[in-house]
Amino acid sequence: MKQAIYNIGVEDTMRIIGGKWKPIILCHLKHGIMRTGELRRAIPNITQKMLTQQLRELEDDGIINRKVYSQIPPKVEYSLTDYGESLNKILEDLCVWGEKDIERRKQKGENIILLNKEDVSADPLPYAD
Amino acid sequence: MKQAIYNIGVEDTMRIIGGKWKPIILCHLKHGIMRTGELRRAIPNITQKMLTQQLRELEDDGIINRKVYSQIPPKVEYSLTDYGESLNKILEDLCVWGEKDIERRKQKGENIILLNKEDVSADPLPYAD
DNA sequence: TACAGTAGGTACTAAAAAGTACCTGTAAAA
DNA sequence: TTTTACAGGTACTTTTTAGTACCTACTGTA
Repeated sequence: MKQAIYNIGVEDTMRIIGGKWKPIILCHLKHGIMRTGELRRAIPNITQKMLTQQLRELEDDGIINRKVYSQIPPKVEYSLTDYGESLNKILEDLCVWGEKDIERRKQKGENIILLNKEDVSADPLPYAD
Repeated sequence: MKQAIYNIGVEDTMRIIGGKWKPIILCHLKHGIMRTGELRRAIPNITQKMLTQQLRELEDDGIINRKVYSQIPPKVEYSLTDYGESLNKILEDLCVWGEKDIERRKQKGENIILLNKEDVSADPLPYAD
C-alpha cells in the first residue's frame, strides 16, 4: 500500500481537479449529463485518448459517474457524482475568476480571446439586443 | 504579439494558479507577508529554483508583490497584490475541500497523511486540551 | 578561518504530462 | 461498398514541468 503525504489540503484538490483537461471537463459536466462525443465536441483540441484518460481518473477519484448502455453503437454517459457536485461552487468560481481576468487583460491591451463565457453559452438570451 | 485563446475561463485561472507549487505558495501568502526563507521553510521539498521561478510568474501575472529591501544580507518580502487577494476565497475553498477529501479517504482506509491543516497551523490553540 | 544565512542565477537532466498515429468492432447512412 | 459515428485501446514520441548541481556576493558568527 503506497502512502500519500500532503502538506496542505490544496495539494490533494489539485491532484484531483488539476491538469490541462480535468477542470474543463468538470466545468462542462457541472451543467449535467454528457455523452462522450458531446464532451469531445464541447472541448475542441482534446484528443480521444486524453478525454478517456482524464475521465477514468476522475471516475477513480469518485468525482464522476460512467454509465454504459449495452447497445450498438455504444452509448456512454458521464455525470458528476454527488461527491463531485461538492466541487460545483469551486468550479464555478474558477470559471468566473478566469473570465474576469481575461476581461481585465483585454482592457490592458493583451491579445487574448475567450470563446465561451460560462453564462452566455448556458443561456444565450436570443432576443436580447 | 502572441495571441492567447481560451475556450472557457477556468483555463486562464489554471494557467495562473495551477501547477505543483503555485497553489501552495498562494495558500501560504494569503495569510500575509512572507520572506523568501519563510516560504522555503513553509514549503518543504520546494527547491530555491522552483520557488523563485513560480514567484516570478505570479508576479508577472499581477498576483503577488515583490518588495526588495536594499540591504545586506538581502531581504525580500512577498505578498498578495490587491488583485491577488481576489483569489483568497477560491484558495481557501480549495484547501478546505482537499482537507475534507483527505479525511474522507482516510476513513475509507487509504494511507494518506495531511501534515498541516489550514486552520490548525494558523491558530494552534496552545491551551486547548 | 570556515561556515551558515540571505536571495538569488544558470546549465543540464529527469520525470511527468500531453500528443500522434494507428488499432478494434458494429450499425446506419451515403 | 465505402464512409461515418460510436467509444474506446495501445505503443510511441514530443513537450512541458520539475529537479539537481553548482555558481554569485556579502555579513555575522563559531
